[in-house]
Amino acid sequence: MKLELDFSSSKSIYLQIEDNLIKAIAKGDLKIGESLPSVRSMAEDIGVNLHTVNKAYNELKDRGYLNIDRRKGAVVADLPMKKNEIKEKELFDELEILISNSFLSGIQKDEFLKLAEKIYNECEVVKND
Amino acid sequence: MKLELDFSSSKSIYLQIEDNLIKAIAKGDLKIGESLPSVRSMAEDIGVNLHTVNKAYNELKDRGYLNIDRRKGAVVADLPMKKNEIKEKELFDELEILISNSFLSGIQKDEFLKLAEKIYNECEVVKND
Amino acid sequence: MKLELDFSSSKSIYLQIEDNLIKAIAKGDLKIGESLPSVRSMAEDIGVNLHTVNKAYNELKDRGYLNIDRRKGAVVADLPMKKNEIKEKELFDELEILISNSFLSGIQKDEFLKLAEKIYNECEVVKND
Amino acid sequence: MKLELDFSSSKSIYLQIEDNLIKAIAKGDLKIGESLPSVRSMAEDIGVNLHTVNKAYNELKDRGYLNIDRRKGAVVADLPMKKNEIKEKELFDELEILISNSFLSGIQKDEFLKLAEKIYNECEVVKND
DNA sequence: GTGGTCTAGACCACC
DNA sequence: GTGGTCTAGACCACG
Repeated sequence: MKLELDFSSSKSIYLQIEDNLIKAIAKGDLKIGESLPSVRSMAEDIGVNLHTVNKAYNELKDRGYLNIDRRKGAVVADLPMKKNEIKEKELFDELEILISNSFLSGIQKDEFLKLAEKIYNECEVVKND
Repeated sequence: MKLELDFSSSKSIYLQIEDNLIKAIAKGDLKIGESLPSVRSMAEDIGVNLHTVNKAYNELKDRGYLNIDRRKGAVVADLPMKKNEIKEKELFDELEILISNSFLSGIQKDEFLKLAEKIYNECEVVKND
Repeated sequence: MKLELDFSSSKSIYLQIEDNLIKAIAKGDLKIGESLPSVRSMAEDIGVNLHTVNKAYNELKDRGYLNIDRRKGAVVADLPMKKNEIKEKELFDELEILISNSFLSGIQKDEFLKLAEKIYNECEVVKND
Repeated sequence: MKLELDFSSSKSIYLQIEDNLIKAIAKGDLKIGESLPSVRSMAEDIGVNLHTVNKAYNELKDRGYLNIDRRKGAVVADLPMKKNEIKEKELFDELEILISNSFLSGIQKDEFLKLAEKIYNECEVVKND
């Protein structure tokens, strides 16, 4: 587990941990059923307090991405991949803001769409896992 | 100016105001040179503190989206649309996270791309403005 | 806000706080839109750390019972009262265990049902609020 | 003995085992005098540690539901069914919380009472055993 | 050794 | 003033 963290970012550390893990799960770097490092070991690994890691794990559990198994610690959940109207709305709102910013930053539509497709393709590998 | 604000969101109010304004500029609902409501009137309008609106306006000024004019107040700037490597990297990182989340939420690639294109097309109208 | 807490209970404090608040909401002692004490003041009030109260508030927020409003602090949410299959299943499982225990403790069916009805009636008052 | 266990539940395994056994006793699936599987075989069966099963058996013994017999192992006790004020208070407190949650989850009184009666009826069969 | 809970004390962003 | 985040250190229940 290599995580990319930016301690000087305005984004909180536990959210960065979540983002890293979500990307890893989506890309298949973390497979369903795979165990994550214990909160303590990951905390030591990345040099933060264990509560910070714990918060990230627990939020991911609440979102259905992890199970906290009493015997094996945190493991990647069998993903529901079921659509959720509310979640979908939130994501689309985010996308709208992201695109508005991209557009105003001079990023062309084609460039954006091509990149989005590329990222999505990297995800799709996981489904066959 | 109709703003969508969610006071129980974890996103801060001033950032929500910025998001709203950026979307409006990108979509052309706010045209270049157009004046925004005064800080005071907008604050009253949406029921928030003066400082909150002020902070949003100032951040948008710093990002080059608004000019603060002594007489006309805040007006939409002549947008540079010039590419910024750092900004671009940030946006792409955000996109990666957004897509990972979308993928894990069961949103299909085609659906995502189609929506992204639709949103982008709504933006492109402005360029001819 | 008077809370009944048992510090020697095996049930964790933050869960006891949640239970107290849920009962208060269900009974209408806390009305929709009503503000709760700040985490700090409640923590001081009941003599626990603010993080303990914070955890309770946040869990109730996640469960949809509270909104954390940036301006007003924690307020009782407009309750959805919408049925949730999963939640319902959990509650019924709990009921099954509770009744099994009651039965084996010699509590008669009629006694149990009468009490349940009485408790439920106290809740129903809220709906007309 | 088929047990329903959820290893990613926040409820500890030994308590889940107890719950399962109590339900089985209350429903008459386990009859008075009947032997339970040995600690070892049950542990193997459900894939948990010996100590875990042992703890559940011992707690049930302490609560008067099981007798630990040197030769026959754990057998279902001749149930006292005598009322215990303290226990009764605890159960009623639990019921109050359960009903508050049910009510706020949109479960109607009649639905709840009907289900409670149904569960209780399934228990009453045992009394004639 | 694992996560869960609680305390104490600190700083920060926001309103 | 509010909640949000992070640290540090402690104890406990569980498996």
